[in-house]
Amino acid sequence: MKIDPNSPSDLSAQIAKAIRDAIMSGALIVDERLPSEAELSEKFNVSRPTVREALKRLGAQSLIRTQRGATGGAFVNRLRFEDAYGQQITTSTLLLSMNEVSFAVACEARYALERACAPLAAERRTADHLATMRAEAHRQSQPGLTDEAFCASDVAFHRALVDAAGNPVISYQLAGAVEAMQPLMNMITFTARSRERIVDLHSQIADALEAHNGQKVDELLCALAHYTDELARSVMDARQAARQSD
Amino acid sequence: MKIDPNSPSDLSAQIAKAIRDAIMSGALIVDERLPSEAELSEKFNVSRPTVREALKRLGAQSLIRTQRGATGGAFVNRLRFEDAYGQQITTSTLLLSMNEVSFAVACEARYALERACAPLAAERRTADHLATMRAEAHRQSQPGLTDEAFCASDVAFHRALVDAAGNPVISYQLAGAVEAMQPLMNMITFTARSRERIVDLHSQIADALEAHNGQKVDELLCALAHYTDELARSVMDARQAARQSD
DNA sequence: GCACAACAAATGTCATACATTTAATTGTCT
DNA sequence: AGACAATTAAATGTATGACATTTGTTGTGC
Repeated sequence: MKIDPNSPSDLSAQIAKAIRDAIMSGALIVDERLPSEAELSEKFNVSRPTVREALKRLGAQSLIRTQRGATGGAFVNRLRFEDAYGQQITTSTLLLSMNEVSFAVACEARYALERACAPLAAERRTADHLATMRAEAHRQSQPGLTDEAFCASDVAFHRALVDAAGNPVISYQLAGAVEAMQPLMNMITFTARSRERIVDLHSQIADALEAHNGQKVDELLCALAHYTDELARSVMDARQAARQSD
Repeated sequence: MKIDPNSPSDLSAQIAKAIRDAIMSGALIVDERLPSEAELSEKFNVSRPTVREALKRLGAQSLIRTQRGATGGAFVNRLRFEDAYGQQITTSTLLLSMNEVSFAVACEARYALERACAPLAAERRTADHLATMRAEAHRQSQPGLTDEAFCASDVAFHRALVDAAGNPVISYQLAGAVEAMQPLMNMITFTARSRERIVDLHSQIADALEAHNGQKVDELLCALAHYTDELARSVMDARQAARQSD
């Protein structure tokens, strides 16, 4: 855990890297306390603000947590799946909005990944998952629902489907796909879509899951993907037409 | 972009959140320059070190970059897929090592996601992807190869398969699965595995991709998953036996 | 033995100063 | 006028020292 004293700039980044490497290599274990800021500043030969900047970097990645008070300090944080969800969603959202990802590419990725859950979800879905999905589908059929609420319910529905696969690693990996891309897709297609059609597909998906029919779930997800893609195309075409008539 | 002046603690976290929200809402656009640290400290009524801690947090998430000098400052960073890979891999690695994820769960997730690429990869694979995969398969058959080098080549092979799907969003999402889980699996199974068998499966996968046979690729990935799972089981059993004979 | 006050150790915050980097400006020479 | 060097200004990077706040511990009086 050393830093290069010659390179003048970015000391806090170097210190952060040194500690991060120590955590990832297992030299620092979960819940272990790091030396105090004063001790670290002495150890690395830098000032306390510099050490603090490094610690904040690590905190932003949820690698450490800090506690004030007598027995306080910085502790190696047990990274939980729930903690990682948020970062995953933030990152996915920004990647999509900043990299001119076409709707078709995002849609393809999102449904390809969700389809990977279909067989597992069909096998393992519990009554709870089914109840959640049916409740959301029912909510989506209420006439007074705002578009925002519909979107939120849509996300909750797909989240339940992913969770039904009963694999936390998959749930984590798909957090970005579901919670970042689904709102994006709702935002683009909400003017053209038929809620009725979507609710119908959702209900059928719940039926297929209840029947442990993974093949059918896969087909229905494909249909949903195809419908979404179709909607986006029609919206784009309409925009194109409007632009040309200006 | 305001912070709560009453809550005394965690000012830098609040400031980071305020700026992060501004970026995600689009109030700050890519490459836009934030106010200088001095201006921010005045705006938020905090000291410059506090502002700096907030900026380092954002920097750790690649949301901003900083430049020194006359026209320097903090700029909203265009988050690139390559930047996100690293974070994804770090997070996935730590999640697995800190959460007692069973081998079976990790293996299931990893292959479920990779199988999602199979049909797309079979459709779109280029000569380049095939060449990479064949080169890696050939390297894996060399007798003198260390286990580390075999593992790295294994990762490169699967990476090429994922990239062959031609969808950057999928490539990003699977970075964690391939580059964090594959080494983990190699580490556990390397004592028991038959390299020959793995190389054979890899070659067959390349063949199937060349023939645009997505179904076959899927089957081969299943076989690979099954073999990996089997290996892990036998290793675990051996350890169990060794423990009991102590 | 218990309540309560004092203490100590740690992080959180502030103020100020200086170092360094970098681009723009100015100035000078040809 | 134009090219090149020196100066300047603005920004981040770093250091120092102080104080505020939180929180567990310690000790004292009853």
